[in-house]
Amino acid sequence: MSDCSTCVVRNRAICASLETDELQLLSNLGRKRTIKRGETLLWEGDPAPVVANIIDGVLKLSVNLQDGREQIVSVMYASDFIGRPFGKESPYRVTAMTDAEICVFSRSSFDSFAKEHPDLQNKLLQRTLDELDRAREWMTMLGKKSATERIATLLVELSDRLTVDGCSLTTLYLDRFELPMDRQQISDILGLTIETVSRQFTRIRKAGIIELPDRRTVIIKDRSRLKALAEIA
Amino acid sequence: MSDCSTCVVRNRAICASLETDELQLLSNLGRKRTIKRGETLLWEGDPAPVVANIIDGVLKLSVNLQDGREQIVSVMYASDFIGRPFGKESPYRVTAMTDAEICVFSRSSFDSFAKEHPDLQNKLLQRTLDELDRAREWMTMLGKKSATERIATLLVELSDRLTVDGCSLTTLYLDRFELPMDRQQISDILGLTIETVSRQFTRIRKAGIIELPDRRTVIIKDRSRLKALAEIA
DNA sequence: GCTAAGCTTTGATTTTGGTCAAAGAAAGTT
DNA sequence: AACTTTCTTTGACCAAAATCAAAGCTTAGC
Repeated sequence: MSDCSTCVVRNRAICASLETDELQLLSNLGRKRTIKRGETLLWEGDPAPVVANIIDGVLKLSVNLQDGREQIVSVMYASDFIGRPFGKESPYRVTAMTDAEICVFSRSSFDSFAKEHPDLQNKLLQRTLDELDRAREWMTMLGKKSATERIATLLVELSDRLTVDGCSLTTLYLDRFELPMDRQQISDILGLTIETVSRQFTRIRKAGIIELPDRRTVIIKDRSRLKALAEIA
Repeated sequence: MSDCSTCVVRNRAICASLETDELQLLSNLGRKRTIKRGETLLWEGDPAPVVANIIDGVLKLSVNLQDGREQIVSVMYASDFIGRPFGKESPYRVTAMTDAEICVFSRSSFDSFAKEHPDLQNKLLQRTLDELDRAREWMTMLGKKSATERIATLLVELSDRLTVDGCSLTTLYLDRFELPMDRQQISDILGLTIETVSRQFTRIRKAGIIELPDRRTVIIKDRSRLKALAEIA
């Protein structure tokens, strides 16, 4: 259905582990779909009927608490893999933060395909290990960093991971980019309140480290100082 | 070298995915060793020469900052798997919190064994996914919970995961157990200071929810209230 | 048993970030 | 364009946890 040969993330997604003919088989199982900003792909507690590759856009994984608050536990970008293969339901809600394009597989067909392709499974394992490293880095941020340090850390990460149309393979850092999330979502990522986020943005802006031409746009004026702010102590 | 047939974690560790004859092969690659409380098995940035199963005891994974502070990003118990198969160096320091017994494999020999045993790799993937879920639960704690909630959460987790001699397969909750870590380490797990940890212990004790006969022993007097405290809002 | 060293607890004070409230700015609607 | 709604910023005040400081307990060594 989908045509993997023209896929912009073909060489970065887990599909990169497959040979052309295997890719053809997987391709028959998947289908492209678009998903609008704010739309939820998977609900926590769902039997998690699908897994997916992100082709373009930004999605969040969140834990949603009784009282309506949420903690965002991961932000996923182009070429990232979404969902919980083998087993349980999804413990998180998966929601698009921007309009996005994804390549979806039913869990069952993906699982059986993966079982027969150890290379794919190996790739999946390595990705999961990388994701675990990222989660633990984030834990360190939440456990030890101040509000300013958290904002700076997020901006550095975004300028690294937000690629132009999901096309960049190089380690290009963007000095100007659109925030894929609003202030509330930033606070839910960083474990802060929206007011604190706003105040810290103002602080870093007044210090001449960034510019904020409008609510969604960030221009990094002094990357080294921003990176220094993001570091601990 | 090691004799897997008598191993107390044989049915819970990743080895559970192997048939008897395969286990024999793996067994030839591994060797048991003991490790003293405080001893470090792997340093961050190491080429990570080993992976291991925990047979008995408790180990921590930590990120250590320039100024000597540390964030503990995971606490590992009997039957857990330690190390980073396939690829990079260990991003964390791995240190024993109690005297421990582990079953060690050289990374290279484990990697090639795993490559030829998809079942083992599948088990490894599922464990890593579980570990990721745990890390994200911890993130939610660090991002959203108050000091009291964090302490209560840790105590509930410990009473669940600290099994007697690594032997219990049942979902037994311990009402009396030894803390495998000191107050400083608790604060490094929970993202608090040692003083705050101490004050919260006192608070929960005075509320009659726990008893602390000595610095290392915890007796849970009212589990349901402790669990309620651990829940968010 | 006495002393020293290292944890742990408690107290006083300060700081950071949260809460409450209101004003300002964009974006969407009629 | 005027109006509503939503998002963001700013200000005043408050609370939770951090910091600074000192006193109590354990444990270990002599």
